[in-house]
Amino acid sequence: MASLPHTKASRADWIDAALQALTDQPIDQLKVLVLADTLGVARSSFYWYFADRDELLTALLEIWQHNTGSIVERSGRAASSVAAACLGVFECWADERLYNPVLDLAVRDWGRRDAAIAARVQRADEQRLAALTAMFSDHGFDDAEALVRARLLYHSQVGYYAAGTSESVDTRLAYLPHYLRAMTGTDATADELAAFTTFLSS
Amino acid sequence: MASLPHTKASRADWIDAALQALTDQPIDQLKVLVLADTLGVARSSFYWYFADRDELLTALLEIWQHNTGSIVERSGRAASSVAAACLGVFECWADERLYNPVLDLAVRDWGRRDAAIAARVQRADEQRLAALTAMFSDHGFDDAEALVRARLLYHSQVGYYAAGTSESVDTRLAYLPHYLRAMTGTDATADELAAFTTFLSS
DNA sequence: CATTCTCTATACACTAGTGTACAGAGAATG
DNA sequence: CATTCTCTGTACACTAGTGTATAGAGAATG
Repeated sequence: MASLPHTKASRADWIDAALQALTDQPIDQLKVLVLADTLGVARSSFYWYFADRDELLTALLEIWQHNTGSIVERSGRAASSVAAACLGVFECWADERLYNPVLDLAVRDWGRRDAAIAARVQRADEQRLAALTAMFSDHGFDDAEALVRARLLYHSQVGYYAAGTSESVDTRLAYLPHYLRAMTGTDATADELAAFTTFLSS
Repeated sequence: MASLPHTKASRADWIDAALQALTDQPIDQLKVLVLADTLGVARSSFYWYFADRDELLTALLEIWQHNTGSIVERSGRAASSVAAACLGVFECWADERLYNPVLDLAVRDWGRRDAAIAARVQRADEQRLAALTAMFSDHGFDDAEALVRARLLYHSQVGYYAAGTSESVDTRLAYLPHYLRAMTGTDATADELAAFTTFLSS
């Protein structure tokens, strides 16, 4: 950004503040006014970096695309078992750099009152579910079974965040084998679970 | 309501219009202005029935409570097997009078920008999950296993609607056995599935 | 037919938010 | 040190929405 010393808020600062605000504000309710307050800067400075409010929202939408990319990438990785494959995807839910659940929820929300956004969300959901379905298919599930298990994995994750469940990492780890058993019908090996734990602490 | 012939919009009409509008508008974005337009009535008539916008929202919140009631009631019913028990709960997802998914989503949304609502949503989620967990416990699952399966059932339903999936009844029926198998680890009997189909067409 | 009750319409004051105009302040540069 | 470039602050016009005041219209009732 190469901002001068007297710069109080850079473009990235505005975007960060927006991402932060999404926790309690829906995207299309983001007020330039409020962001300016939290940044301690006059509202008009916003218009130095962005033509208008829409340009900020577009920037957020681009960041949101990463969520889909991560899920698709992880679903496509080779894995020794279906449980290991699922654990690969679960890494997304455990690392904010791979998947930002607050942003995902916010964009989904936004889609409910903007048809253009709804179309993008739907396409993302389809891509994610297709990738997850392929993952289960690769591990020997027939078409309907693979689709249902992909949905169960994906929708339960969406619902988990939508319900605002917040638990410690330890608690989540304790439930993990049970989730895997229900989703895959098999049990993960100790080695597979250990590999996941290692990822978490990296 | 005993409305006179020259009444254009009753209190119930305003509430119905609001419920209808929730499909594309978030609850706290409901505009009296817009509702008046769809009802073909001046905005000020609203204030004959409601003290203010909040009173309408409160009315919606009361209707929303039924959703929790239905889930808790259906989870508590005696059932010959865990699959049958799940099917009893699934009746909620199949009958709008038992469970209104649009309203549920809308209230959940609302909770994301209003702490008081968030608390009510969280309590509802806890009640629903507790009832579902008890259901699985009653059918022999140990504590952790019952909780995880209850979550899987409930969260995947929330996620299913949040993702805006819309399918024909036939398609949903075709996937049903697969969902039951994953959620319960067992298969439903033909009789159990037949009973569910009968409920659908009633 | 005058009155009353229920409901609707017009008009206004008020608020929160957007975007724009324009004047500057601070560092960098000739 | 004058100028230029980057960024900020103040002031304004505009819009969409709420809630209120008040006048009435239509049926029901004495």
